Amino acid sequence: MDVIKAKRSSLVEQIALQIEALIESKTWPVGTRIPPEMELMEQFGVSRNTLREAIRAHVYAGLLQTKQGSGTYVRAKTVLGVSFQKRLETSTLLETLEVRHAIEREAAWLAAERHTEDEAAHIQICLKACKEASDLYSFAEADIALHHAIIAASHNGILIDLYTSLAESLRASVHDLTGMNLHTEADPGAHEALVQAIMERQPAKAAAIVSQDIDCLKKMANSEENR
Amino acid sequence: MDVIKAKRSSLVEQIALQIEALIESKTWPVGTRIPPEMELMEQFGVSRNTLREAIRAHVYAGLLQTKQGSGTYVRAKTVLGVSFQKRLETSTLLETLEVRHAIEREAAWLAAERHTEDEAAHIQICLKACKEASDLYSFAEADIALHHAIIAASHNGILIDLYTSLAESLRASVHDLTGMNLHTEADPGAHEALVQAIMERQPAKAAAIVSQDIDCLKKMANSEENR
DNA sequence: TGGTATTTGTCCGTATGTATG
DNA sequence: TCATACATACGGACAAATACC
Repeated sequence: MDVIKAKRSSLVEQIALQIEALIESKTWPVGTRIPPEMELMEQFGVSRNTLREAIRAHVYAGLLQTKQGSGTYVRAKTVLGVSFQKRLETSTLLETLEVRHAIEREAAWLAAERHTEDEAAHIQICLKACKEASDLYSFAEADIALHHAIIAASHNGILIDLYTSLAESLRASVHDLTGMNLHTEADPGAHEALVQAIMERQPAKAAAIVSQDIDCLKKMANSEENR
Repeated sequence: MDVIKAKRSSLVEQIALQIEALIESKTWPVGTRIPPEMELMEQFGVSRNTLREAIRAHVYAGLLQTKQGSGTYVRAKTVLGVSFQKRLETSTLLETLEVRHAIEREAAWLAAERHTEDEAAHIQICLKACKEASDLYSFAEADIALHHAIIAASHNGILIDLYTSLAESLRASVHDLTGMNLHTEADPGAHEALVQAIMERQPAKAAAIVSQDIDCLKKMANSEENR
C-alpha cells in the first residue's frame, strides 16, 4: 500500500518555488534582470550554491536566462508557455492551425457569453486599430492584439495562457513570408463580423466565423505547401 | 555584429537533452527505473557531477523522480504534460471542462475526417469494452481509453499530448466523487452516437455530439457546486 | 582605448542528516 | 546498533565574461 511520505521539501525546491512565484506574480516581469546572487543569498537566507541550483533549474526549464558578467534575466512567465512553444516548434503548420482553431473557437464562444463592458470596449478599440493599420507589420500587431482581447474576454485562464504562447510563436515567425500571408487574413470582413457576433452575445455565430476563418487559413497553408 | 556562437552548450545540457530524448522515444517508458549513475556515467562518458546535475534538472521539471537507495524513475513523458497538469491543478473544474471541450471537439472533427481502418477497429473495441464494463471503475478506464482512441485518430500530435495530460489529471481525481459523477456520463447513448458519426465520416455531427455531451457535464458540475 | 568593478561559472573541501544493509 | 554511502547545504577561491568609468 502507498505510504504517504512526509517529505521535507528541499531548500533548493523551496527557493525555486519562491522564484517561480515572483516571476508569475510579475514582481519580476519578463525581460527584467533579477537581483545578483549576493543579494538574493541574503534575501532568501541561503548559500550561493543552493541559490544557484534553484536558478539553474529554472534556466533549464526556460524561465530564466543567465549571462556571465551581466546577470540573470527573466525569459518567460510560465513553464507551460515555454514547453508549449517548444512543442509547437516540432509540429507542422497544419497541426498548429488546428490547435489554434480549437482554442480560438472555444474562446470566441465563451467571450460572446461572458464579456464585460470594459472588455467589449477594449475589443472595439483593437478592431479599430486593426482597420486603421497602414502597413503589414502594424496590422499583424493589431491583429494579434484583437485576438488576444477576445481570448481574454473568455475568462478562462488556461485558454488565455495557451493562446498567449501560441500567439508568441506565430509572432516569432511573422517575418517569414508564410506567416505574413497567414496574417494578412483570409477575409478582411471576418474581424468585423466576429466582433459583432460577440457584441450581440451570439456564441454559435462567433464560433462559426472563427471556424470559417481558420478553415480558410488551412487551405492557404495547404496550397502554399504544394506550390 | 554577432559573434559566432560555437555550439559550446554546456555538457550538462547535452546530457539532459539526451536523457529527454530517451524518455520521449520511450526507450525509458514511464514508470521504469533508469540505469544507475555509474552505468550512465560510462554510457555518456561524463563525470558523476555532470550526470547528476542533468538528472536534477529533469527531477525539478517533473520528468524524473529520484528515490534514495532505490534509483531514479521516469515519472512523465513530456515537460508539456507535466506543466499542463500543474496548470490544471490550479484551475476550476469549469475551466478544465472548457479546455477539454475545445480539444475533444476539434479532435472528434478531425478523427471523423482522417481515421484509418485500424483506428476505426480500435475505437469499436474500446466502445464495446465501455458497454460491457461492470463497475464504475472499469467503466471509467474504458471510457478514457475510448476517448483516447478517438483523439489518436485525429492525427494531431499536439492535441494528443494535451488530451493525454488532461485525461491523466481526470484519472487522478477519479476517486473523488465529483470526478466519478462526471465520468458516469451525461448520456449513455452519446458514446455510440459519437462513434457512429465518426465511422460515417460526419465531422460536424461528431463535433456536435461532443459539444452536447460536455455541455451536459458543465451543467452537472455547476449544480454540484451549488449544492 | 584601457583599467576596474561587478556578476556569473566552476571547482574544491567540509559538515550534517538520512537511507541502506 | 553500527558502518557505509549518499543527499544536502555551506563556505571559499579563482576563472571568465561583461559593464562602467
